[in-house]
Amino acid sequence: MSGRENVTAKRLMDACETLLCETDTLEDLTTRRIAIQAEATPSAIAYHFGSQEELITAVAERVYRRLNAERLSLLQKAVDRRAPAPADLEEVIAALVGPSIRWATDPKSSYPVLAHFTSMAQSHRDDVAHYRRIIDDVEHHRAFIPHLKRIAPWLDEVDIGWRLNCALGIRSQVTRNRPRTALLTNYQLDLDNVDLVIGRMVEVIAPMFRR
Amino acid sequence: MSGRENVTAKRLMDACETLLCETDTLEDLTTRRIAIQAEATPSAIAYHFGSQEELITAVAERVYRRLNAERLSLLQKAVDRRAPAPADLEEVIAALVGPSIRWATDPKSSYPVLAHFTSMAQSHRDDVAHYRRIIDDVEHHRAFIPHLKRIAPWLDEVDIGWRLNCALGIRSQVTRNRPRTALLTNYQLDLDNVDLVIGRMVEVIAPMFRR
DNA sequence: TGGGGATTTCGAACAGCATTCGAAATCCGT
DNA sequence: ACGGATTTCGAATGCTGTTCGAAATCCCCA
Repeated sequence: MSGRENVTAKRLMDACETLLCETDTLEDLTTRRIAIQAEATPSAIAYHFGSQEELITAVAERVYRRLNAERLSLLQKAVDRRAPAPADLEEVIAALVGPSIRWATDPKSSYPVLAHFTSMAQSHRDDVAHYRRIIDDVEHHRAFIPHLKRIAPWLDEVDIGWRLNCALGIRSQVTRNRPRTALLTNYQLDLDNVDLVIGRMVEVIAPMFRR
Repeated sequence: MSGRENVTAKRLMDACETLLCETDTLEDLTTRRIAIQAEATPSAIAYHFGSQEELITAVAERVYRRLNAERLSLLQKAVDRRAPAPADLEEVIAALVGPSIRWATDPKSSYPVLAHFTSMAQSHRDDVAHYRRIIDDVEHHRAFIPHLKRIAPWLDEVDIGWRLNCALGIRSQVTRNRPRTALLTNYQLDLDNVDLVIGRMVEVIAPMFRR
């Protein structure tokens, strides 16, 4: 069971990812619809993944990995550019929030998968352990801590972690609460202008790490 | 239809609120369970509210109103204390984030209702209009804008709105992603210490509104 | 090339869900 | 005490995710 190199298993994941991007509401994503899109049967989902939930989790994990890779690559670039001196603060922040902003704006990206997944994980937080592995997969976020610490050595690790967490909150708000963001800024900010939004975020987050 | 002064309608709302606070996962909240708790039948939900979703929405709106009242009352107090001079920035921020933090920490509060509701609204965002009335009910958040503008007159309204939005993002992160917050701060922050957490938030948000 | 055990697919069935609807019951002003 | 409006109820409908045994397929080895 749960062979991921199987052909139909992969087709199920692809179908699930496609549907997760297409449908607005999670409850329209039924096992039967996924099965039809993948030219399989609902039983195949149970056989390969155990349940629909675990299929979605597997898909989310796959997408999440892509996003993380992009994020960490940007961080590495920022670090390398100034090494051995500390990285540029604004560049590090842009690496932290940039990919999410870009994905959330790009209609062709699989960002909706992550949006749906996190909201699903919020609703079904019984088997917490399984979800947290992905959602609280803060390992790659932790990668930012040492570099931020070099930039702001007067802050201790708790301070850095706290500020990092706050930055993530701002990122979530902008990517997942677009209408609210638009409304509060009186629709006078072009939220589709990725660089402008990232700049605005840097402008707010950077001071947290300055004296 | 949809009479809210009816006895069983009120009992249904109370039962729903109770269950929303008790159950961890939203899918355990079924019409039958609500009906049983309210000593009624599932049909009663349809009759009085139209659907389970609308019942939950009504309950959330009721809870939301209580939270808003607390928030605006604190804002008013902060304003009155310094009037006619501009209010104290840190006090205004504490009014903005304090009630949520307090509710999220208090196990007897109805905060879980709001957590469940917002995550439900994220999953079912087809009839956007109905949800936004509550979620993007930014009217009461807008109330903070003129006071923040007086405190930081060098910022234009868009800047203020943007920063306010960022502050709300930080608040959501802390109240709704506790495990992540705990992990990033290495479990060295007592997240049950309300005043300490509010202080930490003020410490991060206040600089956004300073020169 | 053919046989046979393991892997994979399928279809039918099950329990649970939200919601609908017509009939019963209750309420309440006259 | 009557009678229309409001409210409650129970059965039925169509959907859901999942289970399970049987069929089909694959693939290694003789």
